[in-house]
Amino acid sequence: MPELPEVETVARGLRQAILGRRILSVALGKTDFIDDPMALEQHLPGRTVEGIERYGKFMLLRLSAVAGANGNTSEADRKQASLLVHLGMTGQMAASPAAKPREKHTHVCLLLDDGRELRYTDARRFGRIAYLTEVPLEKELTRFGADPLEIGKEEFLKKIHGRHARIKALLLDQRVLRGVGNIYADESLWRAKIHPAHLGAKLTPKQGGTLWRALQEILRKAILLRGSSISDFLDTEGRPGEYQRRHRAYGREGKSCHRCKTALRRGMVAGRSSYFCPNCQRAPRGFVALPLPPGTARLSPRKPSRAN
DNA sequence: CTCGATCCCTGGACGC
DNA sequence: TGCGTCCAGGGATCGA
Repeated sequence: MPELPEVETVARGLRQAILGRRILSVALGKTDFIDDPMALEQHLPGRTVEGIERYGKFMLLRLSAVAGANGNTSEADRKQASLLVHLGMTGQMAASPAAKPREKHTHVCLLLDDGRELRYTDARRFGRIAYLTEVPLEKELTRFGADPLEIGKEEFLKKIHGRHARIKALLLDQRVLRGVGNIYADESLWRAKIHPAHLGAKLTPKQGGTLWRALQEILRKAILLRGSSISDFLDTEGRPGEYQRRHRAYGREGKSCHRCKTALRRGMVAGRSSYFCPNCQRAPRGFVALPLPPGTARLSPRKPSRAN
């Protein structure tokens, strides 16, 4: 599930792979996740990929004006534009030789001027692709909060202080911070010893500062390790990330806390599965964790019994 | 403002 | 082996 580190990984890979390439043609599969599919077909051919940026969990492919645009070209094609890409849950993007068979669920293919195709595959189609000119793009981007890697400590504190929402809901809210998802929210909270259901307003400045630092350290380390691969994330070279090996909370229900050995628990916060240590991360009053499923942690491990 | 519910979608896990 | 069912989850949206 691509969050900030995974998207950053893909953006870097794409920068190496397709910067400066010109788009020759567009082929589309299913288009229900594309804002305006016809806009892609009409306005992408002839443009060069001039830059690739990450914006939260989005990638931004900066495109030149249409090459050879002249008096016969439409006004729109004589201006720069961008392709906004969100990988959703299962989106992948990579360049492949055009002759190579397309993976299942490949829904966008941009033929490039070097004989390769930039391909977008997305089994669940929770992603999003939009062709946007300058003004609509600006409008789109203003909806999002600060980049968690760029935000200063004081600004971070200000954003969560005075909020009555749960801290995890705030971390996940893209209008507060752009790029944090379920994995890195849980990992940061575990590192900072803060329960996900804690109210933002009730964090002490010290806790807030610890969380700010934990979040940045974890995101930076995750980028270095090319993100987390839980089920299907692959970078532009088809390689999984490595950060899942460093997970201390996410997906570790029933497993032993790396700090205190207590069995980690799961609960629902902000409508998402949330993993935490019930000992290190003190729950607010009234919070109920989900019961441990059978067969997870037990104090005295048993061997699985074959027969009766 | 904040919350939960609902929908989108498919693959994987699980039960029989 | 092969069904059916449930679930995950980012984000939009809507009602409480």
